[in-house]
Amino acid sequence: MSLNKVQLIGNVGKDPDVRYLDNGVAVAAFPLATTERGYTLANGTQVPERTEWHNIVLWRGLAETAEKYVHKGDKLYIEGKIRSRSYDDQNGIKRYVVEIFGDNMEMLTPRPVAGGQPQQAASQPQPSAPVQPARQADAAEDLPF
Amino acid sequence: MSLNKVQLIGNVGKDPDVRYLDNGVAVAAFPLATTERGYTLANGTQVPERTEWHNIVLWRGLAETAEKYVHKGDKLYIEGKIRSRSYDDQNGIKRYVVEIFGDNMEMLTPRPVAGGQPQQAASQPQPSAPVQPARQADAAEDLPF
Amino acid sequence: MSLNKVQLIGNVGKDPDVRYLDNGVAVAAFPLATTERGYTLANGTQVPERTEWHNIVLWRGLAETAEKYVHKGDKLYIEGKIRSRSYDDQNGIKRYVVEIFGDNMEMLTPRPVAGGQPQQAASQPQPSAPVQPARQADAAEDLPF
Amino acid sequence: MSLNKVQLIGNVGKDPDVRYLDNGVAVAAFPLATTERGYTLANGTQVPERTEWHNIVLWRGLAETAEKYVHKGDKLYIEGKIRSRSYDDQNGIKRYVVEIFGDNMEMLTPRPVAGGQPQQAASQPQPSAPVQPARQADAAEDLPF
DNA sequence: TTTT
DNA sequence: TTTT
Repeated sequence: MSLNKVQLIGNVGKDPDVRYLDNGVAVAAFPLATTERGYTLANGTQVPERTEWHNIVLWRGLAETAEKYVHKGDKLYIEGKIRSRSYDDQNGIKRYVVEIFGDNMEMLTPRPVAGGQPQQAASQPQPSAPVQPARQADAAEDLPF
Repeated sequence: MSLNKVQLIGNVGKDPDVRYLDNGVAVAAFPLATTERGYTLANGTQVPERTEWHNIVLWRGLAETAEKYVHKGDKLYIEGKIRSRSYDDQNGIKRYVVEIFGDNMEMLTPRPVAGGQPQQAASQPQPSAPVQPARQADAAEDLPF
Repeated sequence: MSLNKVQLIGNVGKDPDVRYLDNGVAVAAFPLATTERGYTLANGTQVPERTEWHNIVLWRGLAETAEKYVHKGDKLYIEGKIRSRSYDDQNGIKRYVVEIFGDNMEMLTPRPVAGGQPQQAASQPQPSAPVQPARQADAAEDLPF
Repeated sequence: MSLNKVQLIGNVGKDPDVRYLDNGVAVAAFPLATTERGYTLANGTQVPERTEWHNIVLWRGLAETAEKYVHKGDKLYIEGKIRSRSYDDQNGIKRYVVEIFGDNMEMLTPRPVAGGQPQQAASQPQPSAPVQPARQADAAEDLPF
């Protein structure tokens, strides 16, 4: 009965910070910037360009993919959900942070072809483990209708 | 490097047609209507309301949930992807159809409480198998940052 | 080159707080709850249900529609963007807040028919001003292809 | 009470076909390809890569932007709605086509800097008319809360 | 008919 | 802290 979905296309502000939990689960965090173009109102007021920074958090396979292939400056598509959490900062003050827990990622920065001359339509990394979580085998079946 | 995503909120046109493949996989199909409000153009032209019918196809657990809980007239949120396919009709003419393969569904029609008086925030069916595909256990972990 | 999009289906936590700027522009604010079902991990760990509260902000016509038709408990679809801002609280401490600036809203709570008996496909309020921002007149034209 | 939304990231199959209606309104049409990676099922079955072709239709300012800046091979983000229509083909047979009427577009192919040496983070065209439809002036205002 |  |  509920939907909490975020979709971002933006630029990575820093190389991902990737950590491994005791159980071996990878978690990656990095900032992603989305920028709205500035524009001029009917009354002549200039509304300047505005950048929003999003705290991206990825888990497991996506975190490992980010560790290998995502770098500062890259353009990414991230799909996920909004998650708030609080923590006590070093002064013992309760802080709130809003994060985007990503469950789908597409890398939009073309990569140069390894060993070849760079070209416009460069090949992307093809991780052996799929970037996306488990899919349904729907393409493998004929429809019974 | 690609995204193919559809999100619909609309009304179910017919009870789902659910079939089981030889390997036991369930597939459900039903039409879903989305309606745009009509409006009036600046020049006075009336643009009438318009209904679009979408061919929804669900697989596996979602198909089984639809078989149990989805009925004609229900309001649904469906998220999925666009899929085209062709088939030969009974006259041997090649036909094309566009379908929405759903991978997330939320039921938006309130259900009356079984055995109680209906109330505004009515309970939804709570299938023992989750409506959504596998999730990451991200809620179970503390962040290492 | 950027996308900042949020889509929520959830329940309104309080009646909207609607204010009018000096220039007559309406602004509405209210909390919206989205709830994830709890689930059980493969290792038996129970991940409890979890509710996320979103600070919704609407402007102009949408704010006026909210003032008239949105109430605590209602189910809404909200589409918009993530917006962070900081302010100084009453103790002079800088606080950060993340808001969802909505630019599309659909009301998902069926309304009883005025003066009639409630029915499944109940009518929604039909504000004279459209709920959505300006649309293109694309439905009024025949395609030249 | 309805939502009909499509979001695509894909590659343009042909230069846009742009026409002008008698009233001066521009309409652009072009195919966009989205490709799903192939994968291997648990039982060893290979599900091959699969490409879906979408018929994109843009109106007015977006059509004019496409005419100027969109070319075969470009990667685009397109947001819009699904629209079906029928027409009689040259043999008088009724044909159905499903189109995506786009209302938001982001160009994801980096452009070489005019007059400079190409670089990874190349500048995008900056049309004088904004790519997006009218926006609310929400960034220009302080919140009254 | 695109792209990786 | 990114990018155009």
